[in-house]
Amino acid sequence: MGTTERREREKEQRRNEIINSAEKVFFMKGIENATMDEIAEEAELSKGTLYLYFKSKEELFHAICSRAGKKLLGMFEESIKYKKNGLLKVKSIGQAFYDFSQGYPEYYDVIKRADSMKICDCENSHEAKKAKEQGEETLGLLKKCVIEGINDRSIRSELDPEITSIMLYGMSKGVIQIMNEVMPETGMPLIQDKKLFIESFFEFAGYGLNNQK
Amino acid sequence: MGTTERREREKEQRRNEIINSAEKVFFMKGIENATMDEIAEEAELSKGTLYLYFKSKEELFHAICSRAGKKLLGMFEESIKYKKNGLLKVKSIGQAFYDFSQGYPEYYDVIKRADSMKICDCENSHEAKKAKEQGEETLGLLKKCVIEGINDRSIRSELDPEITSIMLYGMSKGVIQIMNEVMPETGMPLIQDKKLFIESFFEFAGYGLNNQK
DNA sequence: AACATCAAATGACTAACAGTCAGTAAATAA
DNA sequence: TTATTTACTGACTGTTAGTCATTTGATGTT
Repeated sequence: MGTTERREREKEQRRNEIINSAEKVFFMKGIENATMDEIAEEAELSKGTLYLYFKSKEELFHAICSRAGKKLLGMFEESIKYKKNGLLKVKSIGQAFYDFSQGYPEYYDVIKRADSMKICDCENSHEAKKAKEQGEETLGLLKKCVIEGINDRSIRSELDPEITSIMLYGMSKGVIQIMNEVMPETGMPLIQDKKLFIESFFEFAGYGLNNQK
Repeated sequence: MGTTERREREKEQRRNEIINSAEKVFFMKGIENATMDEIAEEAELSKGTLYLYFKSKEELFHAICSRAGKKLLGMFEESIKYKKNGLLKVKSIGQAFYDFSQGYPEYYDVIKRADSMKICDCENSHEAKKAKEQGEETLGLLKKCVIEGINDRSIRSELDPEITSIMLYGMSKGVIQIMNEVMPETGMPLIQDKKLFIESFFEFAGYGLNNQK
């Protein structure tokens, strides 16, 4: 009798519906200003039910982070397909990160915020741990490409793949973040031509990575 | 009769004492968990008085950001003294940023968090605007050094100083941030040897900046 | 069909906290 | 001494995260 299995499926579905509603409210009102009551209303459930599926508002936030991270990882994986060598793969990951920040600004924002949070709510939050691990996996993909690049001689062999991949990831995050900042008073973006800016960054990073000359 | 002037001075001092107390509580309990009641108690004032000096908890936070930014700018300015050319100055700013993150981790944390906040609470918060403007000034100093480096031929002349300085600042922030992250589960830092890591970064960035060879 | 069992959902309730404001105290001026 | 201005107070309000005793409804049993 597949009752239990069906129950399990339905539960998973409810969970996802709740995350959907949370996304709507979080992105509409901003993370701070969103309330659990609103999310409950959006999900057409009582607040109590929300807490049957998620331990806290923060856990719900981390579930969204996890989705965002999954999307990002997927875009990275997609981007490196059919690329001829490690260096090109590394560059295409950078490009994918930029595309992610522009194509899914809310998801990008969620990841940015999670990154700046104090170290490890992982203790008590299953979702936070999941999101962190996703970050590790993403970093692992980048590292794999750096290693590939060293092996196929497109990337300088003196570089340590571990250090280099973490450095590249950090640099990309920082560059994309500052690119999206706006100036006080005017509210104008710090960078007008984002494409030029990100290309300049790729070129700059190329000097550090590239093997030829 | 200098009563008004003295009053002004005393007011400024109270303000600073409140920020001192807020720092203590914020850093002790974490920014989210700190309460205005605790800060009031620490400052030996009533909560109502706090609100005579600061419009909100957030404004108090931004006042701390402003202090942190001031400290950072000071360290940047100090670090470039007696450096022989633009490239060395740029590098020493990077080093100062690293030193700041290690020497004043709470201030570093405050800046990191402020950076990840949604664009512009500047509208209504005087302190937020002040902190943002400080960021601009800091970036301006870096730009000045890049220009100096281009003029004294220590930095490649093809680089655009505006783009390059923003890029360097973003890269540094990102690299220092990821350097301080910890892994899920174990809680181990992602980077064991921070000095090696930051040196690798300087070397890497050097390839993009350096004029010779 | 009637009843028993169990999981899922509810919403009124509590606690905690940001922010307010009518009232008090203290300093200065008259 | 009295009047006026300024600084401060703390009880109060409104909001929101999180809880839990109770209800609803589905599934299985006789």
